[in-house]
Amino acid sequence: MVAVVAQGSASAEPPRTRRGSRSRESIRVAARRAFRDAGYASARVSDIAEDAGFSNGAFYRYFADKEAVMLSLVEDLLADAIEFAHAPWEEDQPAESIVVTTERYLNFYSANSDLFQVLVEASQSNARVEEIWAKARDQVVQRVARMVSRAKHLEIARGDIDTQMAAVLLVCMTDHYAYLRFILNRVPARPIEQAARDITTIWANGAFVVAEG
Amino acid sequence: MVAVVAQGSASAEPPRTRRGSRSRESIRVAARRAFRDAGYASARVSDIAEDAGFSNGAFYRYFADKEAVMLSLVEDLLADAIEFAHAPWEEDQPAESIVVTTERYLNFYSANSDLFQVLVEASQSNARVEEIWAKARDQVVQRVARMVSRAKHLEIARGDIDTQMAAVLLVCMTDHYAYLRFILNRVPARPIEQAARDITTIWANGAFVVAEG
Amino acid sequence: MVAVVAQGSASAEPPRTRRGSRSRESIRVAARRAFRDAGYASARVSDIAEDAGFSNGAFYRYFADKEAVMLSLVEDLLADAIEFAHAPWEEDQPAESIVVTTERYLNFYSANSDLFQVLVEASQSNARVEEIWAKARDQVVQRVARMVSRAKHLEIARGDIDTQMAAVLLVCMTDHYAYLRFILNRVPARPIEQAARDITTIWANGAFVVAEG
Amino acid sequence: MVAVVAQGSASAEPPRTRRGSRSRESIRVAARRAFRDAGYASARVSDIAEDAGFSNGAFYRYFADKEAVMLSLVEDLLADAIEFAHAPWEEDQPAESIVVTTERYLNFYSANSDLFQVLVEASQSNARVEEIWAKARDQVVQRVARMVSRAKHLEIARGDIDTQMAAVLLVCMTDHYAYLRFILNRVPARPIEQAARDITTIWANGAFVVAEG
DNA sequence: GATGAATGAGCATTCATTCAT
DNA sequence: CATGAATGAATGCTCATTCAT
Repeated sequence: MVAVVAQGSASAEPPRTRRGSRSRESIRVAARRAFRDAGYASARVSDIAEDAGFSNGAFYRYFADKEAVMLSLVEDLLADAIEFAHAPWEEDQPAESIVVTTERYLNFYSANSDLFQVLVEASQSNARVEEIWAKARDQVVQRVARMVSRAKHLEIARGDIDTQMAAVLLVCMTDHYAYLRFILNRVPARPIEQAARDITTIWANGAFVVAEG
Repeated sequence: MVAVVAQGSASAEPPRTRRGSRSRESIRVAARRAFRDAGYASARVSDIAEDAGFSNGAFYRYFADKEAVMLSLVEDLLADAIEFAHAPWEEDQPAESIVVTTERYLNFYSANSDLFQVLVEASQSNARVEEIWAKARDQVVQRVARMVSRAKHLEIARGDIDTQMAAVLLVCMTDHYAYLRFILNRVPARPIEQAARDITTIWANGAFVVAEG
Repeated sequence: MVAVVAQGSASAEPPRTRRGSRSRESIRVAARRAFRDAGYASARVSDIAEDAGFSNGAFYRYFADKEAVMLSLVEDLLADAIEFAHAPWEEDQPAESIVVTTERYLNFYSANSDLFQVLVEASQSNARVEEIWAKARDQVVQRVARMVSRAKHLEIARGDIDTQMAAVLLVCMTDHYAYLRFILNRVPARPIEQAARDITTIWANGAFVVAEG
Repeated sequence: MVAVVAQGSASAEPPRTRRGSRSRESIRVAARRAFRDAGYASARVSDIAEDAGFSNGAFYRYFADKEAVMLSLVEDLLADAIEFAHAPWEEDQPAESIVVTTERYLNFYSANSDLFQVLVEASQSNARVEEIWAKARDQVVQRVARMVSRAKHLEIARGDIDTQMAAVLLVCMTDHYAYLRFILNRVPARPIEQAARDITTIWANGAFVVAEG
């Protein structure tokens, strides 16, 4: 006796055939487009299905519901973001490492701003999204924090600053800048390379001249 | 002949009597509560009306729809935020001025985090909200930019940094930190006074020790 | 013990003062305007009150509801129509009498087409209106029928035609022509005097040449 | 890849399957019934759906709204009316042709008086309905006018009468008679065949004896 | 008399989801 | 696998009418 799964039920079993995989992928693509065009909240399952070339009901063979596609997209996005932005960090030149990572991240954000917008929007109403986003953020924060910690030992970083806080603030600055820039288009469009450098400079050295003495 | 105005509908006329003003205010209060509890998108007009102790229809005497109350709340929030955080800036001690303003802002944000959450959520789907938020942000950015500009002349600020960008980044850092802290509770809860100082220090002096020359 | 009437209740007692009469009249005028602009069904009591320069509630001092004003207007309209169109009928020149009456009626219809439109619209949903309209129509039909009857005795009218039917058809023709012309504007605008003559000619003598014999 | 169309909403797509066609039709039938029983304005979409044996939402798969079903019914009604009443016209016996057409029209009106009532009611508030009705009317008027014109050439019709006006008046008389008779029941119920003959006689030959000499 | 605040019933419409074919 | 028909819950909004002041 084989276990029988209810037809089209909320189980959304993974597709078994190659054709099935292609179908699932085309739904993901269509969903991304629909979210971009209408926003996550307003996009309708029927829009997605239609755009993917399927009937209404077919959607449910591949995803339990709209949330499921969104999660699938957003999870990949965050995983890719972390992988893409990752760069080996030079112990003795932490600032330079940050420039590189930041630039990569901004590029990635720019290229995927539609999904980042979904991420931001969905995180408002969807605790699961907020959580995986928090996890991803934390991963980055911890990485930066470790770097700062090492820099402190090397006496490259100031000793009077809270490590966690410093890391958090770098992430805040970068993430919110990316949001204002690539999603809202509310800040001047500096060259990304330059923006990355600015962020790093501000964070690492500050906007002000150091009082000598 | 006294000019008389038609009944409710989408007009949302101002109340004529003191009783009306009180009613309008209690609807605002109820809306704020409802948005906090259910989120802006999910809150129902009927919840608001009921919570305010009114029938469904009474709501529409004072606000055209849910969006209208929300806008009313959010506009006040931003106006208050700017007013509240405002502090005279000392020409020669710009950093100290920023600490004060930042601390005030964080305190204000903390006290009104429920409304800030509404602001963030609504700005995702409501262009009007996004816009007034952008305007408010810009006001602050410009204020910071002017200060940086002066500091450059006094040679307190580094000359090799873009004024606008520096200002934007301070705002990004502060705003996103406040969001992570008071709305998402995703960062450690430092004392607000300390957090303000951290933000200012990072932004003004950087996380790293200046290589001496 | 004096009978006490509930305040502003559905009784709509007649106004006692001159000022009251003026107020009532201005509401009637405003109602007519509102019905013309929005149609009877869509016109709102608040529109009427506002237009008349009163508050919402004041309306109910003068009329029980929207239907009551409408009935008041429509009753007057029909009474006026009959009175206005009335003309002494010459025994021996019935056709000429009809021309005169028809012309008067068309002129009256033209001058009051807004109210006739209300009459038509309201009669669809309001049995009372339909009924008083029917009564008015019947009055006219009977008058015409009496004339036809006399004409038959004088052998001016054909004997092979049903008196009632002939009368009804004259009224049908006139009324519907007026409707198409003054309300719908769907027929060419002949001079009213000419139109009255046409109607009478067709009805009295027919469109065709009589086969002689 | 099969083209797939999105779900319902205000699109009212045609049914794809036979089952769908049947459903659509039963909704039309139910709508007609509902309009008859409650009037167009008062009939509720939910009444229609329920009467058709469907859930509320099913209605919207086939019609955008109440107006759409109504239009669908009314358009068919007018098309059918014109087709049904059409009869070949004998050049030399125009009156006889009119009798036949009129009788057919009255029979059709009688059999569909419920829909004609909807037509009349809806035309009061719905410009689209008024327009298609006007078009249908005009078609008939033009047909009659052509006939009158020919009759004038044959000197069967009087030369001193306006062709358009004569045609319009025949239509006015017939249409309004049908309305008073089959919808309002306000005129005596002559046999339809007789009524058609009366209308034609009055219109063609007049109610009066022709003054000889 | 007059005001305007408050009531509350009433209905259309959307859309995620299921299921018969 | 795929279709598309059907479900049905959920809620915003209007406006005639009442009534406290």
